Amino acid sequence: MADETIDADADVVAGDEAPSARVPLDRERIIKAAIEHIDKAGLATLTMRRLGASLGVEAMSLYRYVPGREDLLDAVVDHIINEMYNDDDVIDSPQDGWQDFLQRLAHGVRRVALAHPPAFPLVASRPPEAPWLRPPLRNLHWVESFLAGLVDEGFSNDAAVAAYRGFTSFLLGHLLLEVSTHGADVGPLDVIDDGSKEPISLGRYPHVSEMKGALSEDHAAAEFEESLENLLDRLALLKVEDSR
Amino acid sequence: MADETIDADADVVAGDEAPSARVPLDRERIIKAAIEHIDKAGLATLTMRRLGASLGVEAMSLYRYVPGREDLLDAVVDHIINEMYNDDDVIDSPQDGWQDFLQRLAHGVRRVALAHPPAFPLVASRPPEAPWLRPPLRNLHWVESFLAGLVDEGFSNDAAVAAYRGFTSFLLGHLLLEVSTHGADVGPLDVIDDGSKEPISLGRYPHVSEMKGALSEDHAAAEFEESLENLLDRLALLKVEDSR
DNA sequence: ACCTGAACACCGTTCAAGT
DNA sequence: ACCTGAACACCGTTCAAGT
Repeated sequence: MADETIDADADVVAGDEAPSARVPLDRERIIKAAIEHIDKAGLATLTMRRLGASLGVEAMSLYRYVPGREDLLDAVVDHIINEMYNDDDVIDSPQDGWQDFLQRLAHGVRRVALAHPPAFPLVASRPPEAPWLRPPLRNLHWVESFLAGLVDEGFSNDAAVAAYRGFTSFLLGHLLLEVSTHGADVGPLDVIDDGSKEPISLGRYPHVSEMKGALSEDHAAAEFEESLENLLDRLALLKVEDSR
Repeated sequence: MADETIDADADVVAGDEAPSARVPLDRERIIKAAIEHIDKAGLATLTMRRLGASLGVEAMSLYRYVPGREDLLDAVVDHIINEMYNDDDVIDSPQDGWQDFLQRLAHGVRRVALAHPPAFPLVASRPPEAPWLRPPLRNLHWVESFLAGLVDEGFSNDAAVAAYRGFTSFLLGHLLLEVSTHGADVGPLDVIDDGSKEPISLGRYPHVSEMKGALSEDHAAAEFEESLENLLDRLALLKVEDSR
């Protein structure tokens, strides 16, 4: 019954992969390969031809599974956001109050962003398909969870909507800046830094020059916590104000 | 003495432009044409060849004035931010306190963003050249003004730096979302909406469905004001805390 | 001094054809 | 059923050549 008999065709090449019929390729594998490429080499170098090559296939084959490059990028965004489904710290509805619920969601999005610094700007800036899909929470499942969770916890509809707006713009601002500091975008090409871009002269900018050190320090994590706390305080106000 | 004598060469074409030697092209004109194109037709359709054509010239001519497409986009970002120099409501140093100063600066950036919805994502997401040039305030002049202004008004260096961080991430989150709602990016191509993208079914998302109306309302201006007020309050705290 | 023609090494995408 | 070769209409960029 074992179908794993020794290959009859005696190709002696060591490490020879499957006989010749490769695993047939599928949408998921393509999207994953695209994300991997973006994270490693940047969006600018992601071409259909290179992506095909990385999967052992000609570019044309990809079109069986993906309508085109732009749609592939949309799929990438979707896939990245959906990684939160596998994050056990992110929950679907409040268990210890709405503040804990939103804390978990915010940190979940942050973890996803930090897992893919060069890909996150895509999540942040592809034009949203609808006004209720604000970046970076571009997924109906999570928007529904968000609104349902808050309403469950006593927010009026209007307060929940206002909270959603505040929450997304907080996340977008913080995470895009954090990720771009971590060297996102990887620029036009894998540029080897030959030092040709001489460090900008700060002569005429004494304050920048003096605070250069402080400005270069990375306090992203602490700032995120602090701003998130502040946001939650604001949302708490919003909740009681609206039900007044 | 009048050099404006009637053309000797009797080209009779009505509205004939200059004899044949056009205004010789320059960097500024190229950058302006690029911004115009992006605002009208989106970044995706901006090619060196089309840009050349819009200036009555072959693509190759552009390379006399601009090192390449990527550098052109950097120049576009710079030019857009510099439009604030011509905004009389934006001032270089505080006159009625730091809060008024920052209010003016924030509104100045917002006006620039709203003047170029499809170009603003560029300002927001091109990778910064240095940690002290955080989007969307990507210009040493304004960063220097910001820091100098706050220090002048009694902020410690550290408080000024923290304020700068908060200010930029506030602007980035709000403006990117506001602008993307205004239909930024214009997508891959001037897509004629043939309605082929059927409106996403909201069946499984009852809360989204119910709040769809509220979620589609545009309160960007009011939210901006409110969040800005809140930010300024936070910065005021930061100021006294740090000097304690 | 300023612009261009021709060329190079790429792109995304289509489609008839191969296995 | 799945993949590819060849082709089309583009790209960005270089460089020798034109005026």
